[in-house]
Amino acid sequence: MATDEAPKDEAGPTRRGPGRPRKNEEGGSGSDLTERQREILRLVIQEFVSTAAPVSSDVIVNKYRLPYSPATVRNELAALEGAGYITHPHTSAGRIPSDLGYRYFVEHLMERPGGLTALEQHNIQHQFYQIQLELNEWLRLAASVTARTSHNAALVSTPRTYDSRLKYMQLISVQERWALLVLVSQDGTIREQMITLDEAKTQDDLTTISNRLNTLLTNLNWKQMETRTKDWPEDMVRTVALRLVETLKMLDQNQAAQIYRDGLVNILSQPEFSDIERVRQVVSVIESGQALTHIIPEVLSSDGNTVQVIIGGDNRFDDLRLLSVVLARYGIDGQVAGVVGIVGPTRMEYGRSISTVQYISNLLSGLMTERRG
Amino acid sequence: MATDEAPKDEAGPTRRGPGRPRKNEEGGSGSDLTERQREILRLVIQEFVSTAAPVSSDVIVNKYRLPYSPATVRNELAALEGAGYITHPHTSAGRIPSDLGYRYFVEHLMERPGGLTALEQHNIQHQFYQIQLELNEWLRLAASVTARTSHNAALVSTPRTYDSRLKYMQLISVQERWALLVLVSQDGTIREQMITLDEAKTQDDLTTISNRLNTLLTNLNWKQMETRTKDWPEDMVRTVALRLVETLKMLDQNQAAQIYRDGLVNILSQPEFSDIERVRQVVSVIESGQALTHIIPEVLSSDGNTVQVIIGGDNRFDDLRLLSVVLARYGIDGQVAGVVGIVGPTRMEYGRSISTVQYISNLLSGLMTERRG
DNA sequence: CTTAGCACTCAAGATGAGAGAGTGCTAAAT
DNA sequence: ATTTAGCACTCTCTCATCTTGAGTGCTAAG
Repeated sequence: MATDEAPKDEAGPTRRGPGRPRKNEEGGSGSDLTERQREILRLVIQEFVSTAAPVSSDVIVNKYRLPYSPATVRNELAALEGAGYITHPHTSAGRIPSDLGYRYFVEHLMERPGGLTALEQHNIQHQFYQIQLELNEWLRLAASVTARTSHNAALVSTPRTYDSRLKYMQLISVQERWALLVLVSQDGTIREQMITLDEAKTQDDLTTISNRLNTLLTNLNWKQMETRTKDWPEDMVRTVALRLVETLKMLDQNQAAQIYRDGLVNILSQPEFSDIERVRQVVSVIESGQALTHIIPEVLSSDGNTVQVIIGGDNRFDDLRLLSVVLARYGIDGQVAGVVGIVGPTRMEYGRSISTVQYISNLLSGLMTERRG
Repeated sequence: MATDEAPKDEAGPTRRGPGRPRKNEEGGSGSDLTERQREILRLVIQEFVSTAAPVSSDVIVNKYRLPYSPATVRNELAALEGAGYITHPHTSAGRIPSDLGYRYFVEHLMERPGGLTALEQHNIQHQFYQIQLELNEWLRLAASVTARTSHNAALVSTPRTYDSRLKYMQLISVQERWALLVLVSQDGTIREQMITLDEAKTQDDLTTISNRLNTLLTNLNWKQMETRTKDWPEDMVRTVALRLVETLKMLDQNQAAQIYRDGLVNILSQPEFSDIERVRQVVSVIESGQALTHIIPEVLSSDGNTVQVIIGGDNRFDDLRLLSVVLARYGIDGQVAGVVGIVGPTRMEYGRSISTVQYISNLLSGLMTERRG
């Protein structure tokens, strides 16, 4: 699905809002822009995204062979600036898009988001079917592929589940008083826990306990398990059951979620990060980012499958002022959900980023569905 | 063990080589330096490490109240430069240590490596006993603690084993034709593998197979398993056994080894990385480092428990020219082994780095021994 | 062997001129 | 009423020049 090579000749064709008036300027974020202004804004962004240099009226006119003179374009640029969509580093510089401008672009101006070519899609799929059917390997690969495809940094979170149920558990004797609890949930997630025992147990003892628990608790989620075990006697069986409850709960709440990251280097080679101070900030956001751990649960609990785009932190995340984040959910509705994301400078190819996270998240969802059957 | 507060007043007391002649200069790496030269070299390094600025003769004399005049020191500096231990960014600058100088320092001049204070040790231990008894959590924590303690980037590799033996395995039905193979080795490592089945099997079928394999193969390593299963009939049982062999082999060869990293930000705040080009290089070395994956197996297969210090790549790793790596092995002799490392600029507090990796690796080794009993 | 004295070198910062890019405005053209 | 040519104006960037100060290296005296 989704071919490439968006037609660049026609104006901004897709998602154009309905009847738009001809008011010329002011109005803040009111989005009433002339058709021509929209076109020019699109070009400014397109040009700036690819060159990283402020865009002048001349460049727009000449490079894109517009039927207006630079002067006309200048007037329009002034209008766009008045409306807050672009800015001016200084008097004699060209224009650069503001966060608001990018937002408008993403919401109204983006041509059909530049999808991945068939070849790219094929190569990516190939890689996924290359490796063993292991969730974590998939996620790691997803991060790496996303980074490479988008030329930005990528992140993939391990999924949370919504209703984990016990499929199988086993206690394994490690030492006289320590046992390893291995838990497999219905969706194939494995968790291990070390348990200290009050009294020494042999492997046979442990197997007996495991068997009993498997018979009693299979296919229950943590809540059911909790009520079921409430009035069990205070013995080893119950202790283990409580650990099971605990662990399933953790899975459902996305505790212990890991984040796979990759491609940090990609965004450091962007020209906006020629300033060390920024680099440091970016690295720290990505390495140990508070912001990201706030955003991910938000995306997970949002509804709809739309890709979310957070531009320059959207005034909510100070650490992200210089960055944009494009996120998609993957998983199986109502059962498991994780996040695939791209982090890069606000000057980013939003179209491509969006199609990339879309493609990868769909791929992951597909793989997971397939695997669970 | 290992207290702190190395006495800084006395000259370089520890590890002093035996009778050393009074030859004054030349001789390349021949290590015959005057006592005074050694002292001065030590001061140059100490000063440079803490200030990051080229060290002048004046500073040395005044700051450390040496009983010589700056001119004398200048002569000695010239000698040290001739011998290759220090250099000159340009004529009118002070001296900076060369990689050779650092090497000499680490090998002969370092005062008792500045150990961690009792408080630090206590805090670190506390953190480890805080968390669940999970190997991977320990390793992640080790990376984070090492980074924070050393103020550099840290890495911790998941351990390879030398003689993994099967403790317990179980097949779990996921779909009609897919099963999850969970393998627990004697040291408590867990691996999961998805297996596709030629024909549909119920969970009961799978359990029967598992039980048989457990009886037949428990406590075998992969080689034994291979010979044992050689002439089994070509059935499902054998297929699974082969996967077991494969997996144990992987464990022994440190395939699928992960590396936990942390603290990248720390080294970016060092003044030597005010140049973007360097930052990029460093980030790419640490994020996807070829060099590191070469070094780690080397350290693992080296003998002795000494901490290894690689300074500026030691002419073997080009990518590491600007960096030094301090590595220690952890694990249990002849059974499991992983690596704890610190990566930072060549201008690094080697003493502290060495004690840190030593301490952390001992701690990990202890935890592992304890856990396995 | 040590050290005072001094010339010499070089980086780093300040200053200023010149060029070029690009705007914003005004007034004419359509 | 919109478009556009023309032009003054602003600001950054680059380059060259100058100055300053740090720190050396050498020489000759202690």
